Amino acid sequence: MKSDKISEAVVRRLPVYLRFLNDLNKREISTVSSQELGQKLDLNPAQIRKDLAYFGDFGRKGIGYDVPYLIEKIRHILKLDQPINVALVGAGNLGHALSNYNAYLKDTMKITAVFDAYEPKVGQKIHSLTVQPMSELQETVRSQGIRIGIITVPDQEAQNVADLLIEAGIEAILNFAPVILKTPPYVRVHAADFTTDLQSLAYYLQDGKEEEPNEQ
Amino acid sequence: MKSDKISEAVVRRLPVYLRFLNDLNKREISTVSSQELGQKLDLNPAQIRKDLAYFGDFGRKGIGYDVPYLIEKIRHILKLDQPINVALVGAGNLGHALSNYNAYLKDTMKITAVFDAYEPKVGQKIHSLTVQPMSELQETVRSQGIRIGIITVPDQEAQNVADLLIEAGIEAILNFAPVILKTPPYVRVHAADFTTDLQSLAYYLQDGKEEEPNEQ
DNA sequence: TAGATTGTTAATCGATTAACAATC
DNA sequence: TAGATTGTTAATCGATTAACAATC
Repeated sequence: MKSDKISEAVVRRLPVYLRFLNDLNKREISTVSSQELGQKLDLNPAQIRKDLAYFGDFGRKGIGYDVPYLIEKIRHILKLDQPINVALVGAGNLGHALSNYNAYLKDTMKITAVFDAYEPKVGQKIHSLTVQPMSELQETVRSQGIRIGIITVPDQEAQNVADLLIEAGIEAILNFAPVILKTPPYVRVHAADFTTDLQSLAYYLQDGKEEEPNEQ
Repeated sequence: MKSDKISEAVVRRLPVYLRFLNDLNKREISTVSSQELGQKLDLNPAQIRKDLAYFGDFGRKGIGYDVPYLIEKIRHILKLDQPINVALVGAGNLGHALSNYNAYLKDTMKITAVFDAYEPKVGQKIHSLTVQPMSELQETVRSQGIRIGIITVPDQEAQNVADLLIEAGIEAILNFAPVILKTPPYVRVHAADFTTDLQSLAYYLQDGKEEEPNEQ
């Protein structure tokens, strides 16, 4: 068990490993090698071994990795072995979509509160949750021990919401609004901006196809 | 205008530059330096200059970059100066949310068709679009010259949908399903999997807070 | 024992940053 | 001319991959 600084790239691969391992586990496959993992996940086996070795000696030479054991270890590293409450701010279409995944995020991470600034939205039900007004954010975040905030509000409001969340004591933010949030260094922000994704995809389109969509 | 291979990291930053430049433009600010850009976007000015210089000499020494000119250039690089039609497969909550952004993606990129495998969904309206059955995918993609596909179906169906899109001639995929798609090398895939985002965020939470949410 | 596969070191590759001459 | 800022080269930093001894 060593402990250099772990790079973000490594941390971002761990959930991908976990997802696939859970899959194997469901299929009752109990051992997997870095080679197999690499094949399925499109990664270099050496990279996978190295990633895992940052956190401990999880494998067995000549054998591979024990699936349930590795799942347990990665869940621990990612802190998914403890309950983590999440607040969702913005009960629009995207917010609705995300709260759907609550079941899917079975683990121990869970959206436990939804907020919206728009009066008529307040009081509405989203699955088992009731949309709360922004005025209750501070207190709810504290009383529920919420540690992560998801921002799905319009861009102009995103920074304000971020400020509120941070003031309430949130530690990390997943931001779906297409803006760069200014936050103190102790708050981790991940951008989940699909317009950026889509626009960078366009770069990779073949050239030359200068329009010939026959309107049929 | 040089032309090495452009790294993915560079391409992913271009839309971020573009977004901010559009902002400046709206505010009628006509010139910007790499220093200002770097400050606002949390990037190193040298990196910004280098990124842009890959594609040409867009700036002026001692002055900076002309905002409208740089916008035009980046739009061209990203191919956003030509119409790009997009198909959305999966008219669930997430699909709905994304099609909302159609207006926002004002540029020339546009979702022009929505498909769903679930009978009762077919025929429903999403804004100005009508949900079509999967059986029409092939023909619609061809007749509308659709080049990008967005996948918002359940994980088990994602690979099938990808195969269908590719067979229909799509060139790039934005995949919201939490699976690694197997695709031929000429099809570009970007993963937009928010569960992965969220789980990697958990890693950065402070340790030690072993639960004290006072249920109030 | 022979075959397989890890953990890890060293080599490679690539991306970021610093520094500065060119020039507006 | 003096000040500002680019484009670019060189230096640094970091991440990926190859190779292999250790060992199941």
